Amino acid sequence: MELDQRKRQILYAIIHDYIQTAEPVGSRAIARRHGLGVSPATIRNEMSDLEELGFLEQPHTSAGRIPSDRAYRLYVDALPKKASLTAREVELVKRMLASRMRSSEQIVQQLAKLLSALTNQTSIVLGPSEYQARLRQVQLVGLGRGQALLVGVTDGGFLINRMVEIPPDIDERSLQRLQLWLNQRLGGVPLEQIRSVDMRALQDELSSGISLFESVMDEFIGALRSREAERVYLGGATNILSQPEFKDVDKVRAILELLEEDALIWDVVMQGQGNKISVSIGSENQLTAMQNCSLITAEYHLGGGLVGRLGILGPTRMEYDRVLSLVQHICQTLNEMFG
Amino acid sequence: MELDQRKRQILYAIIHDYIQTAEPVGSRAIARRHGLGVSPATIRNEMSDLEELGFLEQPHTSAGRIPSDRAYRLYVDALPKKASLTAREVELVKRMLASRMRSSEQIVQQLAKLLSALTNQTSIVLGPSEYQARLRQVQLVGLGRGQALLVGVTDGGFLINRMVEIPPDIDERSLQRLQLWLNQRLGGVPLEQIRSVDMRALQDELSSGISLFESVMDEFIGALRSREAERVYLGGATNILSQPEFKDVDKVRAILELLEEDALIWDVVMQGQGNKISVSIGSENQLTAMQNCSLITAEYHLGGGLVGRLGILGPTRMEYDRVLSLVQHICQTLNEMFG
DNA sequence: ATTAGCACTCCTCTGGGGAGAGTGCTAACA
DNA sequence: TGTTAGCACTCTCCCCAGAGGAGTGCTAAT
Repeated sequence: MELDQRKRQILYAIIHDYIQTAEPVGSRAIARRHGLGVSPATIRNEMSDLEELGFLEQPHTSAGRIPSDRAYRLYVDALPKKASLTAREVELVKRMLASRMRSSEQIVQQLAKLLSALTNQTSIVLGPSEYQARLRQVQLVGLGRGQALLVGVTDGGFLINRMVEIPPDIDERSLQRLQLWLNQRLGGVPLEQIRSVDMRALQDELSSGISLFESVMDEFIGALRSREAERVYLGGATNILSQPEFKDVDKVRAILELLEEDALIWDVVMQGQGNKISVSIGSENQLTAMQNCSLITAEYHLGGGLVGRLGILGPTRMEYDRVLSLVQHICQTLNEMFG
Repeated sequence: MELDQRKRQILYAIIHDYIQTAEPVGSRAIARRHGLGVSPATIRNEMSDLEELGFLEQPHTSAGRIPSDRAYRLYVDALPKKASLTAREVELVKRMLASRMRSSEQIVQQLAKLLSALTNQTSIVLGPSEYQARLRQVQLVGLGRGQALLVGVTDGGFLINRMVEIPPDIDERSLQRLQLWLNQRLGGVPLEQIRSVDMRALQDELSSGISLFESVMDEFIGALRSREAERVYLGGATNILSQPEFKDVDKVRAILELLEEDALIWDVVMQGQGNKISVSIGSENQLTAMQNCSLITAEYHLGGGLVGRLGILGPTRMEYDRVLSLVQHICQTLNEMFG
């Protein structure tokens, strides 16, 4: 089912106007604002067709039309691939990302702020996962009362920390020996591989403290496996309140409650996969709370094997061209900085 | 200006009813629900007096009365000091705090959840400050490109991490020497004192790499001084949306935008000082966005010198007795667990 | 000092009517 | 055959008036 040139023009005009005004768009308005050289009556006929094709919807008989999710999908898929940003935006991205960062956590926080500030939407940044990173150094700090803090640093400068239980009567020297040994054996090993390291072989190497070793290793591997270290960072969650479609408190609540569920958010953002920017429009989203929203996600790289995903959440009526350009540009800039 | 017995009873009755219903309370309702043995007319007279004294307000002529901030203040100051909790609540606190925690960060997150779940309000937990904690171990990890990660662990198991700049041409051994030396010299020293450690004397001890030492130490002390590590954790921010006084999106936005300003929140919560629970009611708050809210804050201790503050933010119409009891009980429980 | 009674005020809810926006249809036109 | 002008129709939104209700303040009686 292809749309002819004019239908497409009209559809785009409606999408464009609706994105700006959040009001149903009438035939007169289209004829006036976008000089297509045809009368409102003609546009009405076309609109009627477009509605039948499922690209437009009518809130009620005597209102204008609003684009359907399907229309947005058509529009997004047809967007030009190359970014269209103002010089000011490019400048802003450059400046904010160039400011000296202290740790990858801060980069990620900054990223969330940048994204929400530039898009006026809610941004979601998933802390980078370290699976592709190499372990650089391990530190084991006894804290007394049978507890120790296990801290790993990846070559990207990312921290993994985890409280582990150890026998309460272990002495400082054994801990140090274990730490030294862990460093020798695991330093430089990609985290992903640590999981599959042959435990038995390692145990044999270590002459004493087998049980200690076991428990610590289990904990450590658990830390690598678990998502606990993988944080969800939000930026500008209140931006959503400015959108006219969320002037009803109940709708706001549904979304904000969702945003508090880190695990859910993680899953949703992770659904978009791979290197390409992923766009999920309205009813394409699984979660009912997000059926009025669109989610744009993309992969970002911080160098040293640190990979994460970031996303923009907003109403389906979103400035897709701007947001997509921005996301693409930011990811690219990050790549250049850390590549 | 003292209130006689009956005025006080009536005032408390109004506060009680208003907290429950969020509707202005009329004289009839008081006479019916709280058998004070007097007629609505008498209560009306007393209410009129109470209004003149500034304890009640009238939204409009023919509505009931609502308590003023001053009334809440009177009420809160007169609350019994000892906690009144249901067995279920005590049980819940116990269970949630008893579950094995992995790090102080997780404790704090859990704490925020617990507070918001039990109070149905928004909870704020400031990550514990380490000033009173002792430094246990320091780790310096070179990352190449002139950067290194400096990680400190306190005896309470809290992490301080900071990216520091180092000369790009420094070799691994010098770093290790510096790390070893930092550990010997600073291990066991309270963080607070590290700031005032005599730099000059230390520099003399270290035979080489003076400039390296200087820059690293500066950074490290900067990390201790700065608030960057001191995080604000929120729990149940959406609870505020359920309150009838926030059914207007604009009011919600004012509060939620405030809650996104970590630095502001930090300051506000920190204003309550010392060991006693602090209550700040309505107009007693400095920030205009909080003039319809009350903030209850208290100090908590995680042992090992880790001290932080936690708070509950809700409408002035808050169940002060329950919330205060809860906060008090939770702080006490934490003390017992980590003391 | 307390209370019953009553007039009065003010909010809120409801329904009707007019204005406005936009459509769909029909008939005329190029 | 596609396009357009005209027009009746529909539906929402807003305003307004009036009824209903809740609660007060005052007065006079107890």
